Amino acid sequence: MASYPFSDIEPKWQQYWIDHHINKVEDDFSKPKYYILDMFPYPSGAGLHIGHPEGYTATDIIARYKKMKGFNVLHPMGFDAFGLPTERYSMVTGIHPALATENNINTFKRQLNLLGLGYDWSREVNTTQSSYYKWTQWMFLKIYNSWYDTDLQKARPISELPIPHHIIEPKETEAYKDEFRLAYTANIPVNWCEALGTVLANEEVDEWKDKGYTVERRPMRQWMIRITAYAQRLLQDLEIVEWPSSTKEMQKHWIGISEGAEIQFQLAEYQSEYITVFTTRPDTVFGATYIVLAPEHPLVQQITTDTFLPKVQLYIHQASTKSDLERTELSKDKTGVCTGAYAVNPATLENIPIWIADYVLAHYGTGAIMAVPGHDERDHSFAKQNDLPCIQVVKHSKNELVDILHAAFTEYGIAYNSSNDRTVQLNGLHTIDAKKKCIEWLEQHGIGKGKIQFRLRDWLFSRQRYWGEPIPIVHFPDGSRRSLDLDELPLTLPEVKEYKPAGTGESPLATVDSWINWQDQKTGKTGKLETNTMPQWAGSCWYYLRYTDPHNHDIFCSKEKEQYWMGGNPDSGGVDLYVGGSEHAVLHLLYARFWHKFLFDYQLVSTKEPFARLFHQGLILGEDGRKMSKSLGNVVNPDDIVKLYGADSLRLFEMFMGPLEATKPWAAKGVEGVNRFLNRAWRLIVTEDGQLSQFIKKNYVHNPEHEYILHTTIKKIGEDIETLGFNTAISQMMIFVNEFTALEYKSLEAMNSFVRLLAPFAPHIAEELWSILGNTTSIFTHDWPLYDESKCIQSTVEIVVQVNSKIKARISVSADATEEKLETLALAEELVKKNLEGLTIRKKIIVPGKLVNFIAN
RNA sequence: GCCCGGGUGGCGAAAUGGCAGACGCACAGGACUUAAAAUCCUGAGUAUGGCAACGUACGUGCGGGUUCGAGUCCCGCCCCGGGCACCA
Repeated sequence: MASYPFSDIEPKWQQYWIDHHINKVEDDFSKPKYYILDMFPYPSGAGLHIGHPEGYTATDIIARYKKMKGFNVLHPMGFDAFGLPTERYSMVTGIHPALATENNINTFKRQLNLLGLGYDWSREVNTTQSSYYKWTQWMFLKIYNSWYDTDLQKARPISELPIPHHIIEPKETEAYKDEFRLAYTANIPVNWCEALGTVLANEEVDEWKDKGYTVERRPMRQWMIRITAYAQRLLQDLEIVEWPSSTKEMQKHWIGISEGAEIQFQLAEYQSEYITVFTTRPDTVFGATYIVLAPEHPLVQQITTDTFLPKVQLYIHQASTKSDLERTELSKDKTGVCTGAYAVNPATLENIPIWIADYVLAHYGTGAIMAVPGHDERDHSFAKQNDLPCIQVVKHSKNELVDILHAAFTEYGIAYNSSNDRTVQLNGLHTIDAKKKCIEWLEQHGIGKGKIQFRLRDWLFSRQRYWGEPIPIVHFPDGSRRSLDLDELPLTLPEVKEYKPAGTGESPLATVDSWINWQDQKTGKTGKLETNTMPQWAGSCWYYLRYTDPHNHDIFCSKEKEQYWMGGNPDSGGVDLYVGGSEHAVLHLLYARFWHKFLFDYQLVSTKEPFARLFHQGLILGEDGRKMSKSLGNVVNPDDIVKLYGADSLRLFEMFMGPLEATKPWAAKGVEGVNRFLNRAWRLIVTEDGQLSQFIKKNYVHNPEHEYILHTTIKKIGEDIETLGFNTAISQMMIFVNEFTALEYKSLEAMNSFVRLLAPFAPHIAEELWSILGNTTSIFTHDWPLYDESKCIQSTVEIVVQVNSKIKARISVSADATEEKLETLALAEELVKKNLEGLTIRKKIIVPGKLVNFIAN
């Protein structure tokens, strides 16, 4: 028996959908909306892999289902096309990245269409098109031209920044503003390779090191975005989104709030200078026996005494050549050197030595710590290695013995050894109260303050690359600069012949004189354009907004369309469902949330959060249970599967493999299984010669048992789609087909219902069956079938009879049987009688519709 | 080390505290066929008793607990996957 003709059906209906604009999305504000979104792909040269259709099919099913339920559904697709792989390809081949990107996108679109995914391509977004990145640039400049008002907890125009009265000079005013801008430049260590004359991305570092190149961390001027200003809100608003708890946890940890205090330690030699440290345990200040600065700390050079200078300088150099990983890998052996300088412990008033060590991170807190070896594990091991004093200042709260010379005691307890008549008395206080009292004392004496510290760092926003959005800022010889206005955007990339970096640490753009030399129309001055470009993250921070109004020339999207599609409610709105891999759990999702909140501050979007509900599809492994990779030879190509079994089978199998969120191995035989199911569904309706089966009768009445199957199938599939339980939905369809295949006659109505249930999953075969059943318009223009709740209840049910909780019999009774009736019937069973012989029934548990349990002894 | 997931037949997996293993793959037997493929029907957790109908014991990583009843809830442990990792 031949398979159903999928290779004829699939292209036919794909063409029909185009011709009849079935996937066209209208901005019909009268209908309820549903916005469902896939994380848009990076169009790599390799084309679609088997993992892509997993998430895309899931969203396609929901989109088609919601449409049949009467929603106006937005389910768009586009391409995140700026990025390093394309640029590297261009370096090797000389093919322009724009051309390579176009080719790759065409391949992707061809493959996506092959799968029957119902995207409205008229809304396609491509981050590399100037009509798109015009707005990425505009938004960046809006960030640049803003400051964060901590009182109002929102971004405001930089022009509204209060300038202190003593600042009068325009230059000083600008410098002051620059300190507050949400996008700013700073000298930040980057991965610099001298031999290559370029900055490397983190993922490139190992590759070049393996080839024998030296990569060092060197500070260079970089663009930063002050995402840390939003830390509190990014943390708080996780409460209002329906996301996987693991993803929320990861974001919480990434933002990393910790409460403590900043404390100033005066230098023993220079009374006017002090070192500020951050600590979460201000209550242990009496135990601070030395200070440690990060090697990069700005005071190091100044305070180091002549005797110690050579050693210190050597250490700083060594630390700079270590990667972050190398620094942490050596965590067991903490290295560090003494500076020869001393600071005054503000509580004990004793002089304590100042060291530098790379176990203290320059970028966290103040880059300096007070070391309390008695009550911090890291300080303890460092003190041990360097023979630094260790004293106990916290006792166990239940007076258990604590040996701080053996190991640090990090738990909360009672302050001890922590009073000084000339400073502060903490003795006897519980850690929580001691912290409070210590902070009060610090604040009263102006030597410190309570502080909430976040782990989150500002966002390194510049890249020294060609294939990214240019940063539209002009630098003038007098040191001033100007951001371009909307009417000067987009600032497009110039044509270049070479994609190699300039060799100076600047991007290839620096070599294009005609581009960087800017004759400024608005000021009449000449200047140079910024040569840094934006990171790939930039374009993906707001693409979901562009889909709502993709061709708008005047604004990135109109207010009306944004409000309609995003829902308009600040606390609950956003994309209704966002589906993508968990590899983006932190960075992309955090950057996009930040970007969205910034736009929210200017009322450019109506919701606090961009994505109301989030779901991560799982990874598909190779048949051998390992990650698919070319080198392992276990890669499955979707095109091959479509050729062999059709797109509907591929879609169905990817959904049937297991729960959407699970990591699961590919199984070639499994595709055959679902293909068999589709053939059975086909034969349920169609004869050998392609005609409607004569066993399908209009108005044919099924017995209650089959009515029950039909209606529970409708019910279950609807519920399963809502919860993304596609594997069990497909099981239910299989049960339906198995049961109805066994029947001689089938009602036309039942078949019409079933085919509509199948349609979101396997749209091509469903359209064909729908038309064979005599329908003349696309199945997707029809409503989702309704079920009759009364028919989802079985008239007779099987009841389990237990004696002492062990199953002894099964009885078939009418569903509404009373407890008395159940008991009588249960007791009548032979095996039940036998097992109860000689025993007294102590207790009866009767659960109608489920079981009868006799407890006897 | 810390924070999340997860552990159920030969395999992918199902199961509001109430019949463990639905559905599918693979397998075995049968029908159709000259034959094979395809298709259709039947069977099957493991062990065990019985010619058989059927029965018995055990069974959801391991050990305990709650409950008439636990894959599901609680406590402790082991293993696998993911994330973070000197964040003071």
